Amino acid sequence: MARERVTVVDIARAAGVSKSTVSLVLQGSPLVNEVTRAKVNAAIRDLGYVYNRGAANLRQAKSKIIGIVVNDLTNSFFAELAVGVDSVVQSAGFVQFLANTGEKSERQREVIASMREHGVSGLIISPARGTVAADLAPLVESGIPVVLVVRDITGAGVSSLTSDNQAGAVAAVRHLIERGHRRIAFLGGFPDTAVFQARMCGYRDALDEAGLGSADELVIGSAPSRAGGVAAIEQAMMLKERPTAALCFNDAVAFGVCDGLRARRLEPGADFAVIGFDDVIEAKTAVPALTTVSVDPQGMGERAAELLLKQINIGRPEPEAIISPVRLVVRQSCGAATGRRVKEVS
Amino acid sequence: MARERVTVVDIARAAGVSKSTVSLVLQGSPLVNEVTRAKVNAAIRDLGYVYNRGAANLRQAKSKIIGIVVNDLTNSFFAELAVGVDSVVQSAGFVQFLANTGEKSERQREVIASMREHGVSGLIISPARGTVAADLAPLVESGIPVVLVVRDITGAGVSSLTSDNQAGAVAAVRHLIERGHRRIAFLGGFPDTAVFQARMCGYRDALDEAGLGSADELVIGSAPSRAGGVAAIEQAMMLKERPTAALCFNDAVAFGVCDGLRARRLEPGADFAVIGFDDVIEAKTAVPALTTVSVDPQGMGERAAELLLKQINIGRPEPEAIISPVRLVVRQSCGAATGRRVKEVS
DNA sequence: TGACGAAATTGGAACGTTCCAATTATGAAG
DNA sequence: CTTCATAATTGGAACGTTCCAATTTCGTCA
Repeated sequence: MARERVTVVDIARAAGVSKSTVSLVLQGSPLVNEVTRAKVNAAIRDLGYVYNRGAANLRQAKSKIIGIVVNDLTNSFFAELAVGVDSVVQSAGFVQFLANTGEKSERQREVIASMREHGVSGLIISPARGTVAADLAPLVESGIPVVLVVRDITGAGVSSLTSDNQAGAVAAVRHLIERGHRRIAFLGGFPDTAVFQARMCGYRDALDEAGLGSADELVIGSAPSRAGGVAAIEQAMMLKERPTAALCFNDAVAFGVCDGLRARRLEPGADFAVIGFDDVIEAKTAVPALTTVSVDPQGMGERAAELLLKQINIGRPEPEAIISPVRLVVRQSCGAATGRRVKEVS
Repeated sequence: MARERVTVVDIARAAGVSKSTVSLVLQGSPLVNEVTRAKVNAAIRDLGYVYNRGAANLRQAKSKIIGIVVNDLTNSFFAELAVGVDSVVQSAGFVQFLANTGEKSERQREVIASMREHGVSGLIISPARGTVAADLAPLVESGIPVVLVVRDITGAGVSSLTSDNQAGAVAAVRHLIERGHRRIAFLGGFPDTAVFQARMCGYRDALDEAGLGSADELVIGSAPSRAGGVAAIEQAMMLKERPTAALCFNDAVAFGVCDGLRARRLEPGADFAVIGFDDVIEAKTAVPALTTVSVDPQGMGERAAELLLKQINIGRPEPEAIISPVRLVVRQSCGAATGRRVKEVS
């Protein structure tokens, strides 16, 4: 069944033209006569020709492949980010190489190398934990457009697209304070990441602004996962003076916090206010619906892809650092009455 | 900064050998002398050479790329499936092209075509809803190894890897019956899919086996999502004779059912038994932990990848249809006491 | 020293496309 | 019927690798 590959010269022979003409038809050139074009297209259909993009790339040295590497695909935030990227990249006629590093920088090195070997014309990277500028140096020196997303890396010298973590946290904590909370915890996340630091800064700022000092014991790190959220809230509830509300590192942690609360017969929203971060798809449909700082992962993927495509098209632009605005979406889990409110933040 | 591409002949010149020798080094041939190899490797490092896999593919006509197309990447079941595939494919020295169809068969057609143009040497497909054998015909005729995963398509003539949906449903419903439930619903999923039919058959079989006829009103379809679960349980609770337990189409539906139950002040596990299907990562950590039929998405991805690699290596094997066993993981949401039990099913 | 087999190296053709410069066909104007 | 411009078409080189067959180098043994 595996018959010989059919190539442009087969088509050319079948259509009674030269391979150059076939090539012209393939790339939709206006130079070719309508009737010739029709003949060629017929031959293409009849022989079941499939275009060999590899050969074309070899000649043109530009590939229509973009790579995206994420640090944790099982986290739905990143899955959504990837589909956002995919949607714009596809409609620009590119195709997406996706790799998952699982937070391992060794794997990250491998997949980036592999993508370069395949001649990707641009790369969107959500770096694994602990990635430093030097890791990316060979890549950026090669002149391939790169955009960092979610996590920025100082000194990398490439474009980045992050969300306004600090402003988001400020808005969330202000909202909790307005609702009368005085003892507010910050739960979950790895403290050695820039995203954690930014969100925690916002948390501290809002507290300071209201004249509520922040107690260190109320900042409790953990894995940024559902299980981590359960652990963090348990630790928080062991405190002598318990908090009555929490801003969580992300939605996964927030769900875990809700779980942990229920395990202690406390109802999130009614007995304890919880706010998440990210606004993943399930946030809206959970019970109680999660109040959260929306960063719109899919939209972020789209914007990152647009940024990358822009860089691919014009030659070698200034790297830009875009900070994407963020908004607080008030739902039930923070004890809000009923009506849904949305606050634009930055 | 975007300097000239460095090629094997540059390396050859720098190392004082021929391009053929460089090529030999590149593919780790034992034919080349140790000291020559060292010289070449040094030159490769010095010049910052990056291998051009496209050019190599052109010559060898086999590509080290495998494609995976899934119907809904935002569903964590498929995200996990993809990371399972990725892990084995990577360690076999392949790289993964991932595309998301969002259940749209038009998009599916496009991405499959694009993958063929890039010369993938095999394809793992979780087909979009409504895909029929004819859609896949040109692909399978071309002789590219294909394995269908999750959803089989009758008459496609390619290998498939599905889970034993029917046996899983039987085990789940038997368990509910053992625990004294008599009115058991089947909630969620699109009735026009084979997976739905298989799971519902199992549900009916177990009911019949116990002499409990199944009432049609207790089978309630919906979107296979969290929101769909909320809708389905609402409908179920409108019935004159309410069910006391439900087998859900998948875990997402099950979570939605739990949400809907709580919205009516019923505690899943205590007041109503719910069992899911798939065993996604969050099932274990949810509160209450979800009793579910585990299909191990990541493991399934791994097995699919192994199956595909096997087909790529040997030339043209018989298509096999593998039905992957499934097991009931008893946690809290079905009202089980405390101890965790696992039942092997098939 | 010469011969010989093994080990190492090499030049050139090939893979399927695109691009360039060159050629041929077409038609309008003189 | 020439001449020219324009529209279509074309052959061949090039892209960066691998593979084959051929060649060179080397060590060993007679």
